[in-house]
Amino acid sequence: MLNPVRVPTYDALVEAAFRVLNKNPAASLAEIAIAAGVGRATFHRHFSGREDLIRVLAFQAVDELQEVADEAARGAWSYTDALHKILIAIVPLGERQWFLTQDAAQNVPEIQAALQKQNAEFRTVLEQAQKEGLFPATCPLEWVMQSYDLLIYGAWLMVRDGHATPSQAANLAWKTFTTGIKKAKL
Amino acid sequence: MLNPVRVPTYDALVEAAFRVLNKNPAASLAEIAIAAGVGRATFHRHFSGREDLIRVLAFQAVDELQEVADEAARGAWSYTDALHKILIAIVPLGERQWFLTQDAAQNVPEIQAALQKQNAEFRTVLEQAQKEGLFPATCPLEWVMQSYDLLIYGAWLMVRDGHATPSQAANLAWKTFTTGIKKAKL
DNA sequence: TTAACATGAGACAATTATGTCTCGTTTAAG
DNA sequence: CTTAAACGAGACATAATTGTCTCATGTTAA
Repeated sequence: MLNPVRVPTYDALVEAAFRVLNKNPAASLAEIAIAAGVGRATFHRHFSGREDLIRVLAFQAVDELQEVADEAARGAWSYTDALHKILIAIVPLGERQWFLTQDAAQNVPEIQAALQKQNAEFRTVLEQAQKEGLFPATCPLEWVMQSYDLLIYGAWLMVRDGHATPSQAANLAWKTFTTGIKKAKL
Repeated sequence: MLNPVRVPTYDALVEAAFRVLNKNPAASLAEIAIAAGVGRATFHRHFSGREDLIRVLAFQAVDELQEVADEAARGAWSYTDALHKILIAIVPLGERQWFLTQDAAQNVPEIQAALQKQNAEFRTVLEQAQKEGLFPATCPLEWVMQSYDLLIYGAWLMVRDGHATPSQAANLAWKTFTTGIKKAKL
């Protein structure tokens, strides 16, 4: 990518790319440029091509998520509370988190490594939360991670579709995650 | 599409398409053909092109899901039990269910209509289950549907990645859905 | 064995996506 | 006002995907 000096256009492209690629991962670069309200040539003034774009999106997603999660976990008084605060903080970034689970992002080698690292960290947090009684030791960690991530994505969809505010959606997701749908309410 | 007389090749193409497009929605038709172990020309002997393929996949997904869900609900003694039995039955078809939520399938007009119909049916079942106490009246139906669908997809991923058997994964998903991760175990 | 049929491989053209360039216009800083 | 940088529009060339066709091969049923 080029130097992102011209913020507005560059950011518009990045935002449009997240949005369009989330809706349709097969979207053409022209569609992304149009969605950003810029010309096709301008796209190539910022990104050398699809691969470059994907890399930028992936790195930005990793950074944003890491920062937000770190900040959220800072004030937590337990591992379970950290998971709660992280969930609340990440719901608005559900698009980013989802993008990283897609094939396009997974094929960026450095991203694979970064995700594996974040994954390992998250796993240790989960292990501590398990000792705190958040879930039984017989529940596979993979399932805990899977359902945690998917419920965050679901909460983000609720917000996107106007069915809930970010805080309402996060609350529904956390309640469902911890105590099931029976205790979930707005 | 042509008449699916020659079952093996046709089915191999359909299965490969579900699998490949689930992993990478931007996959080329050539990739799908290769994944099915057939030549590119043979693909075009069964499907006129991408659009045709998507239509066939979508219709098949709708039919399979409808049949499996109907059959599962038949022996249910309550609406809540129906949701439980449907979940168990659909987890192995998670790929199909997921495909229908993607942009490609959503752009098929007849599929939109069929999904809206299934959606309305499902909504009435949920309303009855709510009266049975499965979840509070203040919990948005959209969230119940969203989390139900996503947990099914998550369960399917657990099976796909070898982290659980279909019945284990379905059990984890149902427990998480109803009573939260705290009660989820293998 | 023979005939009908599906297939694989490869050639080919058409279509679509992508990458580059130019030029005239707009914008913002000096 | 002047100038430099970013931009939009559009032309253009290249690359990738897609759709069609032919022919040789293998399979199956009569």
